[in-house]
Amino acid sequence: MVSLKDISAVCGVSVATVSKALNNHKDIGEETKKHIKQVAKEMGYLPNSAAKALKTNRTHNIGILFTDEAHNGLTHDYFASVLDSLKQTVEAHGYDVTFINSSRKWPNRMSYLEHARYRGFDGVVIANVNFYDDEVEELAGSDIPLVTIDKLYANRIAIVSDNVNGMKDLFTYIHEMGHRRIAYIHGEPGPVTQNRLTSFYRTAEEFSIEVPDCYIKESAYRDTEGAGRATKELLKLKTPPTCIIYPDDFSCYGGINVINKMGLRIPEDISVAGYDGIRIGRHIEPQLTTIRQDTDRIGAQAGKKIISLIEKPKSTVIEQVIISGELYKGATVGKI
Amino acid sequence: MVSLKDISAVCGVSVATVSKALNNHKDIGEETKKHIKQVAKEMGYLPNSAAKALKTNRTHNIGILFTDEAHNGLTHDYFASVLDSLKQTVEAHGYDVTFINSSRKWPNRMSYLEHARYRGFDGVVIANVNFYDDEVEELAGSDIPLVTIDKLYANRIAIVSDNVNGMKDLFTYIHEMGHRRIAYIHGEPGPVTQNRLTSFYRTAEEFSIEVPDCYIKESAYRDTEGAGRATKELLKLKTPPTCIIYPDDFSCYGGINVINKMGLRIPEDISVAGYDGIRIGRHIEPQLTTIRQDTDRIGAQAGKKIISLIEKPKSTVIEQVIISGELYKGATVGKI
DNA sequence: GATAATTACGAAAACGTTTTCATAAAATGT
DNA sequence: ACATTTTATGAAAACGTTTTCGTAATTATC
Repeated sequence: MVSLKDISAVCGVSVATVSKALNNHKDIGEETKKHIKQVAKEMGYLPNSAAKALKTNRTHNIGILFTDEAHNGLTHDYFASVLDSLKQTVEAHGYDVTFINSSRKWPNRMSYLEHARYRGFDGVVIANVNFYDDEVEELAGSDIPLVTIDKLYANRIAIVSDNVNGMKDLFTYIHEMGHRRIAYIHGEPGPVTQNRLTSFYRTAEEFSIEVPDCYIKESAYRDTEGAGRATKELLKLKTPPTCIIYPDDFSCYGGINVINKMGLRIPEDISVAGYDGIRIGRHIEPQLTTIRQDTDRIGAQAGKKIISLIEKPKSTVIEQVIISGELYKGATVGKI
Repeated sequence: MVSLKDISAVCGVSVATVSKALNNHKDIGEETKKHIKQVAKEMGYLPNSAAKALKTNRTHNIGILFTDEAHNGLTHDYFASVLDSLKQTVEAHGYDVTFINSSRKWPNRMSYLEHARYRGFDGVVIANVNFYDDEVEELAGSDIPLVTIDKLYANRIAIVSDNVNGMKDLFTYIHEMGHRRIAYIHGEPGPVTQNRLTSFYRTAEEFSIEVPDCYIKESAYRDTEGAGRATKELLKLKTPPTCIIYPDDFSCYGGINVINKMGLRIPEDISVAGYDGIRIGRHIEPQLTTIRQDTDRIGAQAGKKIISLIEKPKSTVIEQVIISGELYKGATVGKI
């Protein structure tokens, strides 16, 4: 590996001069600068990120925490898309993305925070984690520049999908289609579920629709089995709902299966709606009625914010950025 | 940040001793060792990865190249699963995973190889790239420890899904179900397509089945539209096939849509089969008949191999590891 | 009890940068 | 012609480690 020293030898100048020339400092003569750059290129010089980091305390590396206890992290459509977009955004600014090791197996493993410090990440983005994990809290409570997705922490920037208006729009549309008996199978507790559920009730109230308790069920996100069971229970009620909202598109398919097996037709006999807007949903008939979360913007905003936080901490406003989703009408909610 | 120096000050020993103690060198007294470790823990000491890397030329960081020109990288079920498994494997051994920046936007961007050197990755894993990219070739031709997935390079370890036997098993099953007019819509050219296509023809020959040229179509992977068009063309033939094999599960749904729209039933009127074994395929009725690629093992093997290559380069055998898939019978291929 | 072997530790150099400060040379002003 | 400012460069320290080699003290050997 060719280093500054090698270049300095060839050019007959000091390493200091080479360093400054390559970094475009103004106190190096144009001539020398050009020459040094030329030689550096010819010799195939590459900076050493470790040395750079050691000296400057900046790594140009962003840690991302993406736990997948249920082996769900990367294969989770929503988060994979967000990560993809985040990655593109920060990479366009010269930052790299490194996963914060979430392995529980490594013997001398560090906590998330320790790991982030060890690697010297300039900033950290948290997504799709068990927010009630002590280590996550520790990380969120540290002094590392940090952006979270879909979860708020005190004095931290959060990019959140607008679950409140999303659910409201969905409900409103369903209502417009004439439905009055609307059930909601919600996901496990957490900030996302909380917002959707609250919005669900509030919107129902606005339309003066009463929602019997038995219309509200819980089934884990992306659990098709659970969604199927809940669907069965709902349909067995004396007055079953005419439309069921699911925790997400994936589990919606669990419901659809059960419905099909019972010999009911969608949307003639029963309507269903998902949440997320996963890609496949628009490619299978009938197209899913759902709220398409804007993963592109969520990821891009998270990227912009973390970089801003790193590069101009003073002028970066700590806020909660709400990204609205979009109703996709599909064909699984029918007119009544 | 507390450093070795701080600890040495507190313990009244030299930094050399502290370093050795923490790294368990045998030439430090048990007493001292214990004491130093104790103090280090109390002071919240964390090693500085940059300094370590600078000195040792080892980063414990693995670069992964995962281009997604079509915005397809992370949201690609197959590769996302492989990456997930890879990540888990290497993390369990104390390695981190960093994406090799694939942004074309960054002004002074480096080539993949340059980037890998700049970051000092101990090893690199390549997946899902445009293999004909010059930069990929450059990387593959370098001296960096490297493992590729689903693509062979000279003198490089490759983990490849067994597309030959996969296609053979799939074809055989379809044949067993009584089909004799079998069409294949294959993906864009590349090693994977090549293997499947060859295997398709060879297996057909074994069963003495002639495949008219018009039964072979091309449509990009994961392109539902294209698959739909190809399906339409196939079904318009004077003697249409009784079964269609698709590039992958995703595009299979594109075909299914068209078939449904034409008023045909699956599998009574026409059979279809995918490839990959994406999760949703088992959760939507009718369940997809497909070859489930063993992403868990592919990722794990890639992880094991790259670590082995890094840690014991001499004794690591350079080979092509073939991971067999599994026929998932589903319900989209019917008996004839 | 002298010599040899072992054990425990430290001094210092090195890894490849960046940055501060000093200084020599050139340009400018009078 | 001299003083002053500007411009271009370099020496050296520092970042936090690891590692080699030296050495003093202890233990073993005969």
